[in-house]
Amino acid sequence: MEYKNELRRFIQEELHQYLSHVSVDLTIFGFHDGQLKVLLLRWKGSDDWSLPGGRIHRDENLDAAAYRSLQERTGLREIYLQQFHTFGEVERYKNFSRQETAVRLGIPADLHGELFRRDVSVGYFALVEFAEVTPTPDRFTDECRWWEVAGVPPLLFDHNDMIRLALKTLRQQLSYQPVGYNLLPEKFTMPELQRLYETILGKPLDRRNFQKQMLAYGLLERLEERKTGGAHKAPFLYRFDREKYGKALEEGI
Amino acid sequence: MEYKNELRRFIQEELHQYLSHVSVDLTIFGFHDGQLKVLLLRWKGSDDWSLPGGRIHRDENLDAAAYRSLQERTGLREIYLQQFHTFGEVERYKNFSRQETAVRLGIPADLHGELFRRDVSVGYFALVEFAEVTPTPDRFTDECRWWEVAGVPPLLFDHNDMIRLALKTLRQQLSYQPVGYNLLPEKFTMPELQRLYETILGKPLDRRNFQKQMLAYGLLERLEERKTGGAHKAPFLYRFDREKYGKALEEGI
DNA sequence: TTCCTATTGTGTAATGAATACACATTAAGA
DNA sequence: TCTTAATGTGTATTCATTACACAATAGGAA
Repeated sequence: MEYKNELRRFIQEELHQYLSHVSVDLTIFGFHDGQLKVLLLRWKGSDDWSLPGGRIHRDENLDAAAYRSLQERTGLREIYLQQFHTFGEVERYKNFSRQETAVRLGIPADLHGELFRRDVSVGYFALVEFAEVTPTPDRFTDECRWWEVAGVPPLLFDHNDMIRLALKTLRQQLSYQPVGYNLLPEKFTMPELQRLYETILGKPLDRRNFQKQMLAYGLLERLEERKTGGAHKAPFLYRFDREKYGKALEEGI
Repeated sequence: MEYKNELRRFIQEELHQYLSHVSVDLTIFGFHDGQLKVLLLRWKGSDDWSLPGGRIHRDENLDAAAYRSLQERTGLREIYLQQFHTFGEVERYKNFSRQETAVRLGIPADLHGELFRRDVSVGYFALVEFAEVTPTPDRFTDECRWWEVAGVPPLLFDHNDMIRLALKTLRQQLSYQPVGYNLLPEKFTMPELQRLYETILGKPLDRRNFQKQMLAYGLLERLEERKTGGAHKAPFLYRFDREKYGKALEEGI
């Protein structure tokens, strides 16, 4: 009985003070023009940018909240999305202080307290095909567009850290998971795939060894077609074997 | 102005409904008797077990909450602790339903609604030295003790999943991070280290190749002493070079 | 005290993966 | 038609991983 009273007291008197806002934030990577890009939102009436994201609804799985956000911002479905870290520092204000952030977001002064209750954010990253995306702002933002990863400005909250960690995670995964299915068009050339890898890794790779390794994974199918229009020898087109690719994602390579 | 009103409406009317309970749950691994163990808690007046964990306080960093829990349950400080996944399914009840869980925990019926607001849990795992731990229950539990990982019973919530994923993460990390510093005593033998690796990986390793590889990492210092008392040839004692070990944890091996 | 046994200490050969590198081919443009 | 810059392909080298054998020794048995 003693215990039941303790439990009752805890639930009634203590539990509520631990309530937090939980949101998901998305680092959406795209690849275009030989550059790795990330999708950012500009807040209404300001020049401040942040990652897309949103609150998690009460009856919604965490992953579902991330998918919903992704779909709303890009129009895409069935995309590779992966949780990589949860950010729960008390002070998640890096480039701009809490006060400054509130002002920049145009939050009325009397609401600062409520808004800035403890906020925990679960970081996801996605790899999407640049050309398929229709960047769409949400109700708090004016603009949604791609930024080159290397040229991202100082963002609100700790979003620069998020992008950095997402990229680090992606780079590590490159060694034991395939990448490219959602980042490249259906049909692509070996040099295009190589440039994607080089961009993610941030270093040049040997053309011949790269091809050897990619083919050794057994996920690529070479088509009869070649890509014409370039100024030089026409490269073959490839596409991923979707089934094998999915399996490699699950089991590693 | 339109935007400010929208923002005000959102903060005042919508935001509160997204509030969640955020907790941390710990998978604390220990190594003893050639077996990998995990620390579990038994709830008061029941036979039900769960992982240790706790609420994150309003002014507390996420990592700090995990460290606090770890310290309270084990008495240890300065331990390797790592976030590995955040669990945010709406229904995190696996072996026992939500209703059943409430009954088993002895939660008064009128409080079920409040307690079972959306709960997001950030999973951490820790590697600790078995002999140094003083297992300590918390105020809701009667007993805190080690269980062999392979013999863990059906736990409350999704805690079996957590242990499974923690172990999977640990296994993967074994290939690019050193392990052992906090799981073994200060001085240990090569066979002891090997048994630790074999236990985590769940497969036998070649004794000679194992030694070669461990020494190649350059993190071990061989002492003059040997471990006597065993029935056979006395093995050398080793210890980790703490500085190099920490560096390898950061940068990988 | 001596012998036996299980375990430790060490090194080398074989295999496979990653890396370094060279030359022939070809589409577009001059 | 020729030039250019890129693509297609194969081989030698290096490095890491794996497979495997024999000498040394502490404790326990005889």
